[in-house]
Amino acid sequence: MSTEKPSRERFLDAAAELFQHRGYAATGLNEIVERSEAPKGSLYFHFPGGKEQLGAEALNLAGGRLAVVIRRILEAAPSAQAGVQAVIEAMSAGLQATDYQLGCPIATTALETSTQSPVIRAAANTAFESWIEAFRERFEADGVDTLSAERRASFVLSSIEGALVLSRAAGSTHPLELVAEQLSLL
Amino acid sequence: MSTEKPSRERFLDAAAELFQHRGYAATGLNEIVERSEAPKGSLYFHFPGGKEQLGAEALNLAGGRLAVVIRRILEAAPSAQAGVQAVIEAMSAGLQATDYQLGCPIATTALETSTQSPVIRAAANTAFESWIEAFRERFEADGVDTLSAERRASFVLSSIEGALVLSRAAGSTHPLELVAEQLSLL
Amino acid sequence: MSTEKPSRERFLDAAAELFQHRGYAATGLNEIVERSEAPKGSLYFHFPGGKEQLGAEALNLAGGRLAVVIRRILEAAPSAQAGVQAVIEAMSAGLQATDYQLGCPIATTALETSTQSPVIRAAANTAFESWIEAFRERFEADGVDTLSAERRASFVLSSIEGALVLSRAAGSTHPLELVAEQLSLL
Amino acid sequence: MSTEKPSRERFLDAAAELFQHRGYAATGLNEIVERSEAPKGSLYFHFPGGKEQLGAEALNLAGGRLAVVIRRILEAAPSAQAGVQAVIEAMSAGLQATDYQLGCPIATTALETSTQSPVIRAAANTAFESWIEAFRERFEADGVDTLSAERRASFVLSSIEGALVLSRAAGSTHPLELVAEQLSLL
DNA sequence: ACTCGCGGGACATCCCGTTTAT
DNA sequence: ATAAACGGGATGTCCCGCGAGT
Repeated sequence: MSTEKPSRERFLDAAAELFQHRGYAATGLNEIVERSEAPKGSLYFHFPGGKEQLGAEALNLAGGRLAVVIRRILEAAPSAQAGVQAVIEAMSAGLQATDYQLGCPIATTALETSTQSPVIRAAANTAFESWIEAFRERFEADGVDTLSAERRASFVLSSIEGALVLSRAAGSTHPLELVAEQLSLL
Repeated sequence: MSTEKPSRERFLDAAAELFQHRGYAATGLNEIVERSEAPKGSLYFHFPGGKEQLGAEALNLAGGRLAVVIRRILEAAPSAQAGVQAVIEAMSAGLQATDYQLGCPIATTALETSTQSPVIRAAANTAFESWIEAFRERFEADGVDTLSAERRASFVLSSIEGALVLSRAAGSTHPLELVAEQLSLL
Repeated sequence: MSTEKPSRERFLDAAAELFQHRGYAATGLNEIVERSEAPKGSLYFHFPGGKEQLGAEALNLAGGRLAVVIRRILEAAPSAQAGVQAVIEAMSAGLQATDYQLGCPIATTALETSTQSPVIRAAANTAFESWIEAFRERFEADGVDTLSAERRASFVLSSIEGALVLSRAAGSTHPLELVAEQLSLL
Repeated sequence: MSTEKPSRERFLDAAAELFQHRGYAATGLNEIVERSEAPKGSLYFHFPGGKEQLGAEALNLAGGRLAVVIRRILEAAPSAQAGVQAVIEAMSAGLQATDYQLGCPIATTALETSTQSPVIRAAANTAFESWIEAFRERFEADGVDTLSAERRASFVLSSIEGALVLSRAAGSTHPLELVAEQLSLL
């Protein structure tokens, strides 16, 4: 009939957003249903695996989205170095714009569930790997050999992820800026 | 007068352990009471602030404990460089020994609550700062000037924290090892 | 006009079985659909009356089947007395063969719904009456006058039904055996 | 403070009543809480075993109450025979007074749960045995030897239980009356 | 310092029945 | 006749926090 988004996507959108905001355990299915404005009865039709499936798919969604953003920024940059700086600046801007509420879209859920749900843990890992891959390809495009590129990419992501944790706790983008600065010295 | 640990500490020990394992929201007060083997009725006597106070104090406790460990490792090392490597190795060993269940004792709770509880967020920040301070002092002891030492310390902690996130998701210490490797190139 | 698809019967078979096992309220329509291996969408085509209609028809089905069995046993017996004993033995064997899970195919549903659904109550009553009728006819065939035969038949069924209740609760066929013994004294 | 019944008893009273009326599965815990007029939050304090524990204890309660009633009637009767007749008449009166809604206080729940909950099954069995015991003692008091008394008692209860099932389905006390009549012929 | 019980709301899950479109 | 999706309410369970009574 209409051009409205189908319920399944609405659920996932809402879930991804809320899991990023509040984390996995603290987000109620009711909240997700309300925010999605989709019919409650359809939740378990689309996600028979319940909250766990919703969590895993929400992580896939958020992971894919950020991968696209990272790729776009890296490709637009004149060098891998500059690209990394631009990515960090983008994350930093995102943090500030949301009052230090939104950092990594999946880290909270990943940490909460890594011990409890192999399914979600795997989804988180896939997302992290896709981001590393994006950095790796950009390093390679700059002439770095594959092995070094992979190592450097993982290191870059690690330091960014950690800085996001510290920045949220500090209520300041300072840790993120320091990471940008130190990474530029390599 | 007996040699038993007082209830208050038992609560905090149990809380620190469970918050690290399962996260803040997923941990019930009842679970904490059970594990603590302390009398249920006295929880709100010792912690009138409820779960939030318990969370903040548990983070203080865990933060202080890890600060001591980090300091000890750094002081025993021949150089700041070697000390950083030793700290990472210790974290890596801890991860493996617990089947990738226990990473940073406070990161999960910090991320979950940073948007919801200023009290806990502040406790988390204090812990992070104390660890940075430990690194900073070691760098200074090696002759690095105060400003550079502070920056480098923050960067080191960021990359370790991030690698712990990635390592738990990956079920592998590889990200942590890469951080150790890359940090040694500085 | 064509040969009816097996779907309808499959639903009824599954329903009869599950209602006997778990009872009416505890059995979900989804379970019935799953076990029937019939297309989910056609349940309400065949049974527009919903669960209630399904319950009533399942009772009719189960009631008719047991009536046939009882008749066959009674006819094969040399006397009404012997027939009653044989029927009880058959029920007893059924109980034991299923670990005291399957007693009367309709009693549970009958009790659960007698206050709530006149439709199902009527179906249950019809089934009980058909079994009484089977006993009555056998008594008459042995020369008992119609009125006495009816009374005796009802009494026989009552004591069997009650013994099935007690036997399931006891996890033993003892109550059933005692009924057989006492009935043989008449 | 007040002379009000404590919550625990209120829960059990409500549960016993509702399980008899509607059965186990069809009775919601919410209904029980509402009818009990006890605080909802205390339910799992008093019954940590949840619905199953509530079911088992409700059966114990109802079983004990009916045992007392049966004993009283049997003791007041001039003979065991007369006592049995009086018990049946009392049950019959109870059925009619409640529009054939209330038969045996535990049979429905017993049948529903015998396959699913050993705990409740055991409680039901205990109740049945206590009623048999009441009959047995009365038969013995009339001079019947222990073994015969036990057999007869079980038989009497079986036929009454079965007649209650049939009577509820029929919406008539006729089956019960026939049982009374036939039992008097022994 | 501790216990028992209150208080009511939220949790994830699954329910039965219906609608739309084939 | 069947499928996909809707619709919203009920399920049993457990939550966190607070009294009153030692």
